[in-house]
Amino acid sequence: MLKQERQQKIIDILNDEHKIIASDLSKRLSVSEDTIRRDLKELDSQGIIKRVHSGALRKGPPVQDFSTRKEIYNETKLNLANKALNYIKDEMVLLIDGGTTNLQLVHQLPLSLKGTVITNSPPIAMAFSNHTDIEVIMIGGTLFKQSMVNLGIHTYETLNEMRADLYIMGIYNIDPENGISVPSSSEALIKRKMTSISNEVLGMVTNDKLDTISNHIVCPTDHLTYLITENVNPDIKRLYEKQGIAIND
Amino acid sequence: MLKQERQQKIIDILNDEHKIIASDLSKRLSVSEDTIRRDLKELDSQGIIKRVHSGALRKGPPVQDFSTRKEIYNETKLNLANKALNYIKDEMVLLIDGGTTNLQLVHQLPLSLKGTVITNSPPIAMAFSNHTDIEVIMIGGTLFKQSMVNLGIHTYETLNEMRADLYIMGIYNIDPENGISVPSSSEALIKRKMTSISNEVLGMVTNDKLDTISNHIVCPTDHLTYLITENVNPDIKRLYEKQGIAIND
DNA sequence: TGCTTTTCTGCATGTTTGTGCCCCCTTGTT
DNA sequence: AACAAGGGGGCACAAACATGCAGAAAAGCA
Repeated sequence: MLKQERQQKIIDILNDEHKIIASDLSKRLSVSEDTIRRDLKELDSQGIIKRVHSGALRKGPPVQDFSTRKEIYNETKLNLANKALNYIKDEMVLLIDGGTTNLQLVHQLPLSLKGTVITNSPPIAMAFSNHTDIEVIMIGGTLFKQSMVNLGIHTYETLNEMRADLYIMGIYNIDPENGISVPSSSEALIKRKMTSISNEVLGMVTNDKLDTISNHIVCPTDHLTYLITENVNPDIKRLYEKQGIAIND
Repeated sequence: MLKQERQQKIIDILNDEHKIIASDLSKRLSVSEDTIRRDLKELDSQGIIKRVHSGALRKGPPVQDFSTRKEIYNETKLNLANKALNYIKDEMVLLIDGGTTNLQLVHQLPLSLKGTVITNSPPIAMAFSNHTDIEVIMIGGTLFKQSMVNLGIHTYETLNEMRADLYIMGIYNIDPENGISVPSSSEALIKRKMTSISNEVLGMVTNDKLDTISNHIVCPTDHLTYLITENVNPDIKRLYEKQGIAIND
């Protein structure tokens, strides 16, 4: 694995998990702790992360702290969310999984929106507390604290009984050839299931993730109905269009 | 747990509770009192907190924060939570439903606690995000936004498959003659079910609720194994004791 | 393709940091 | 004044770290 690639991976992990421990990273990325330390040192000097003894912290507040939710604000994600709003109509049955991008989207939804939301993510569910005309159905399971979603056999089986109009998928990694991938197998399983019970699937990605892969493949990109992003490299855009995926609105 | 992370947590706790006792922090964060003292000393020298004998105080007014946190905090509830801690041991299967008192209790649980937690409340589930040795199982259902718990037939049926050692019940109303009651029938149903699948039941109530009734009866008071409260009117206490309920620790 | 230069990585070394424990002094309480 | 609880400082140990070095991998170049 290239150094640059590895460092991008570290940033991605840190975006999801708000803290990382050098020794853990060493195992996850299969390099020595020395290398990880050098990476962290470098990323810190670039001001991207905050280096601390035994690991590093993300700059900015943790995501799961709900009271600080305003601060997960991010210009790009906000733009994506606003584009996605066009596909969400009253009386839909929405299936929404976890991730900060999805959380951002939910916060942009009009309070007057009517419909049903199915989710396996406690933070997403709570974000609807003020939407009086939305019925929220939570899918239970074993809480996967890293990304704050419920997973496991129970989640899978409950999903079997459900159908949705639109699945709003939180995407970690996507690549035109290999498809959508995530770092954990149990998450991949649930996402795949969610895709299969939904009529349409909508994904949002920042352009820097448009050609990244992770360990576990969820599905090919052509399972997506909509892929929302911005400032796409034309080459990559062409690759996606070859698969019949309309990029952007 | 990283040092920086721990210190941030101390600051957060202090924002909620305006004063902290070193020995309490030691238990909650599962580190020695020496370490806590060093943390407090450090934070004080940075001017972030005010160190005092046996603990620390918040400097200045609380950070403005619209969240429900401040509403949660309450001296009495904190005391109740601390008493309840005595009944919670490692390796237990805990069943916890919603309510601010329960949330308060969860915040007091030592980070090193091991075991399993079953809950139908998203905020309770999320409150365990830092407890690395606790497996959280969320029970799904229809989100009842008023009290942020999942309810309904799906919740009921999932509970059928579960067993717990101790059920920590959030109590709205209790009365020695009429028993425990809540304002909604679906909540009553679920609470009753939870009682039936648990070996022991623990309730916490502030003394002003000790003789109040609501529309829907959950169960008689003698379904409780422990009832924790404080400053009880002796007359009322006698009424409870007549039913075989030990009041206070 | 083959060669050189540069960058990157893992290991070995000695150093620093973080934490718990202990002793003994200080503070607050009764 | 007596006594318990809290606190300072030193010690010890483990984990994390910086550094130098040598071999491997990548990049540049002919």
